[in-house]
Amino acid sequence: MPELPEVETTRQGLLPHVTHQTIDKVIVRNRSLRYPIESRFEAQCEQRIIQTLTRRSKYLLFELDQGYVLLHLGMSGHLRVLPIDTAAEKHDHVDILLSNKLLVRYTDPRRFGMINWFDIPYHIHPLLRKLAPEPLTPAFNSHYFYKACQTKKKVIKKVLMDSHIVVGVGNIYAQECLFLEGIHPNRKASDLSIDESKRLVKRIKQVLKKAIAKGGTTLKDFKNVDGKPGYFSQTLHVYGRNTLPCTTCQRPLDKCLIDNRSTVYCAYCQH
DNA sequence: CCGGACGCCTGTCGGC
DNA sequence: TGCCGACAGGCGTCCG
Repeated sequence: MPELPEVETTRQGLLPHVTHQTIDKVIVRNRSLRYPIESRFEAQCEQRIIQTLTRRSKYLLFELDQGYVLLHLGMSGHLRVLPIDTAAEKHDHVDILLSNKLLVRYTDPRRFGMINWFDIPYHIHPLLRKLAPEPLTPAFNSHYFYKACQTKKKVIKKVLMDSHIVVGVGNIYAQECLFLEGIHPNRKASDLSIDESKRLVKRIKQVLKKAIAKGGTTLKDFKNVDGKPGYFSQTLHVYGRNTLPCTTCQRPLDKCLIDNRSTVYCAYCQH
């Protein structure tokens, strides 16, 4: 379940291997992802030069000398850099063969992800244009966030996971940030004080930065590009810890469903 | 415009 | 042992 830190970890791991490489060949084994891989995809990529690799929210963008490859890892996707002759296995849907004799392999058992080539500017791309500001930039600040909370009727956890308000925060980091700020996930967002929203913004930035520094959170099959796990899982306070003791007060943690997603919290520490 | 429900997928796990 | 439902969850879409 890649959230922003996992996607950023992937980007950083991939960057030195792909920058300035020519795409010699693209092999697609399964076109049926969240959005079908277009039949022209291979031709659109082949012989192009990868100028750089950037990230917007949880999307990766391989910027080519013409257009860009837009990629989303969905729920179960990951990318690896491998020697060019590495045999493919089940769920290895796309290989991008590079001029340095490495390949970038996109694997995604549940196929919630997407990969396609575009040449329209990012800011008008339908999947990107409505996204909230990047959480690690000054555009995502307490002034912006407090105002967004004030005008919403949703509970705070839903606000944190709404990509029109905050990007990059999924179910793991939403739960962690709320726990660390002592805010109950079912609080109405509009009830948050200026001070609480200020602290929550700071906390989101801090948690995302720490998770990136640790190489992301390894859950189930998430791995970095070189196949190593992330280590943020060791830092989790609530995610997946239902009925275990709260790390602050030692009382058992509670679980509820918010938007059909399990949400673990401490009924004693979070208000 | 807003919020809530739903569907897309497959692998894993717990219960019977 | 084997089957089956629940769950994992990002996110676009649909509906009221």
